[in-house]
Amino acid sequence: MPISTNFSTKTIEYDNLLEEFKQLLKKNGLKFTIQREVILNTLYNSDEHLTPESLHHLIQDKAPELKTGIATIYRTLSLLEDSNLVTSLSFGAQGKKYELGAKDHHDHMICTECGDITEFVDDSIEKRQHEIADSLGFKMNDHSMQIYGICKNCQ
Amino acid sequence: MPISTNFSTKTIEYDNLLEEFKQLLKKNGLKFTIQREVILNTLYNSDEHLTPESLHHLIQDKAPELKTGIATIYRTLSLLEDSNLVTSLSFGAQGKKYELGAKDHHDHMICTECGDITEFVDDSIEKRQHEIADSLGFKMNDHSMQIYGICKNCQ
DNA sequence: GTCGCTGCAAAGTCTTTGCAGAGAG
DNA sequence: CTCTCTGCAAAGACTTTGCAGCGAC
Repeated sequence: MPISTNFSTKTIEYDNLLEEFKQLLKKNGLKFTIQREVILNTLYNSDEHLTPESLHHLIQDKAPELKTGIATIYRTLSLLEDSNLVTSLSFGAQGKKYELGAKDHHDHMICTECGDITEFVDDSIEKRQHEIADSLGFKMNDHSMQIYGICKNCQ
Repeated sequence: MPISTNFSTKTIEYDNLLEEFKQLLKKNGLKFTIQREVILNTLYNSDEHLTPESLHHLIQDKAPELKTGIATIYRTLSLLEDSNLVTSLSFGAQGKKYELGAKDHHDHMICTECGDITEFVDDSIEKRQHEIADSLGFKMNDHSMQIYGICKNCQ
């Protein structure tokens, strides 16, 4: 049986995401800037899990005239993470990788050779996690699961 | 990072662990030093997941005469991790936490309020993970799973 | 004795912060 | 206009590395 296709496959439209971001900024008395929009947009258009540095590079290529500083990337990622618009992953190596949290929930299969990350979802595991949290008296908010191995290409 | 081969609850004796460590050192032409033994021992006797810094503190209390440097802690943890004797966890915050890998395999339930970590194992999830890796063409070596929530005490 | 280990301090990474000018509302 | 943002550079936090003496074998 193939990996579960899971719940409904609702892909969030960029416009909705952007609107949500703007609302969030307004609600907190923060300002909507071009840099912030570019960062959100770049995250949205990337299938990769990005490090702050790789995001920075992408943005420098995409909008060199902005000369977006790495500090702004970090500040915006923190902001987005606090707002649950993006999620960070931290693996063995140093540094975190970020991805849009608005995407459908999924877990990660990581190749320890090439560092490639494949996403997947499995309903039975999702369900079981809730049962486990309940039985330990935890109020579960989130989870993350990574499987490490060697991908097809690297074997 | 190999995954545990069994689910039986055999707690490894310190003597065996130490022996294994010595063998490993010998096999690689490395030397068995007091610092290395203290580090292994401290990890063994701790129920906590330790950061390099907290390990260092514990060791300074336990064996102040050694004046073990933080660099040695780092070097030894890397050595132990490469040898699969300890496992590292890296969560959202910066820095890694280490635990003896020789303990039975388990996953982690993390309280986002107090930072407390509870361990658990669930066979059905373990089994499912292997199936998923197979179906994605991955040669699975290890995995880690964390459930985030609010623990009983903090609710 | 030899060669790896150790502590120390210096050097690296990656991330955060202070500041003065720029810009959103 | 006001007050937040931004880029830059400096400062921090956490790790790693170079080195000379020490110690396991």
